[in-house]
Amino acid sequence: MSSTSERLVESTRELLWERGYVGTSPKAIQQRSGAGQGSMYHHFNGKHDLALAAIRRTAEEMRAKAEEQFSGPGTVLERIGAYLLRERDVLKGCPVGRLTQDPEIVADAVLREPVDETFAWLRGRLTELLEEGRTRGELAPGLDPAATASAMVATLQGGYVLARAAGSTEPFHQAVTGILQLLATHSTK
Amino acid sequence: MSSTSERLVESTRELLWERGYVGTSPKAIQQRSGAGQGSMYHHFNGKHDLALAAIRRTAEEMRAKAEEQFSGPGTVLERIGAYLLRERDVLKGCPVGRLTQDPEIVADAVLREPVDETFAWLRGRLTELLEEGRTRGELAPGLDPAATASAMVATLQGGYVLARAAGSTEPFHQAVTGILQLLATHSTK
DNA sequence: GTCTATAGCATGATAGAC
DNA sequence: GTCTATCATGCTATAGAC
Repeated sequence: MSSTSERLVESTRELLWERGYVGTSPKAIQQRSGAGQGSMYHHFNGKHDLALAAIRRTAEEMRAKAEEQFSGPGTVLERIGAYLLRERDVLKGCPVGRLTQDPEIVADAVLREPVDETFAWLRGRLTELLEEGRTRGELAPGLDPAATASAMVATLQGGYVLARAAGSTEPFHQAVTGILQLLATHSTK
Repeated sequence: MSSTSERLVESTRELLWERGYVGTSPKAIQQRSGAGQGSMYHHFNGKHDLALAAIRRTAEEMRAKAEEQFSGPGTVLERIGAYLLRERDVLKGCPVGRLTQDPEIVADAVLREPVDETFAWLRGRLTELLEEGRTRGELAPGLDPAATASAMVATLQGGYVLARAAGSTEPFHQAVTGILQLLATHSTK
């Protein structure tokens, strides 16, 4: 199952992660995938079309990976901790969050849609988990689920920014540790 | 005081903010600044040189703006609140954090240095403030200053990401509210 | 499906006149 | 200091042969 079309999408996914939409050329995609010019334009209408397929797949994959931790075993706090502390390629950054810095993606409703949807889902899912924690008596009632959920997703995304600025994973881990410590304060266990 | 050199740097700052290093061409800089090709290459050695001047100025400006709130009046919590809630052009994102998504900036030690320095300073300065809060008895001793400081800077940076993904400032404000509420838990006042 | 050829324009920079 | 001319290369896509 390593069709040309498949290799084109995978190469585009890698390049979007590494260089963004503006920084990725059709030529680079062709070279990385081993597909020729004619081949690429046979399977896809162009850079935009290919990027859309790549972004949709990356977004879907990210949601699936997160749901693994969210629906795993343990208390709400343990599941959130498992998600935040999951192994990540920190210096590469988030393949979805990265796209929000691309002017041509943000300006294009079609390309932005899967990015928007992913973070909306992520914030919503974490809000649900925090509400579940409160209902179960694991978390203090004073906690604001929606605001806390957004702060956690933002901490992850910003942690990548700090790590890439420093050329080190250290600030990422500090940030994640920080938000988890603050959250732990609200644990009733 | 609107010399050609000055206008070139200012135009580069704007374009780096809007489109990043990879997405900014010398031609675009010339057009925005109103300077000709020869003029640009007379004042600067090229795109790299111009970008360095622009990034250094943006970084300096960002530190100065933050220090306004940090050294302002009020308790530590109030000053941190003033910083986090300061008016910002949320949908434009952070002009410094944005650069961490640029492959050619992260790969270039010279261009990355001012970005690195800015966030190192910001995290350090917030760590100091939180330590001061503990010393003064304004904040609970259980708080981890370094981790909390990193989480706060990350929340801001990630807040921009979420806002740009959503095309709305709402997630940014949720995230900032969330981290402030968590921090307020540790207030002893 | 894949190939090569070609197009029109942009990139990033240099050269040398004024 | 600023201008125009020029350069080799790259971008994104289309055309049409195989």
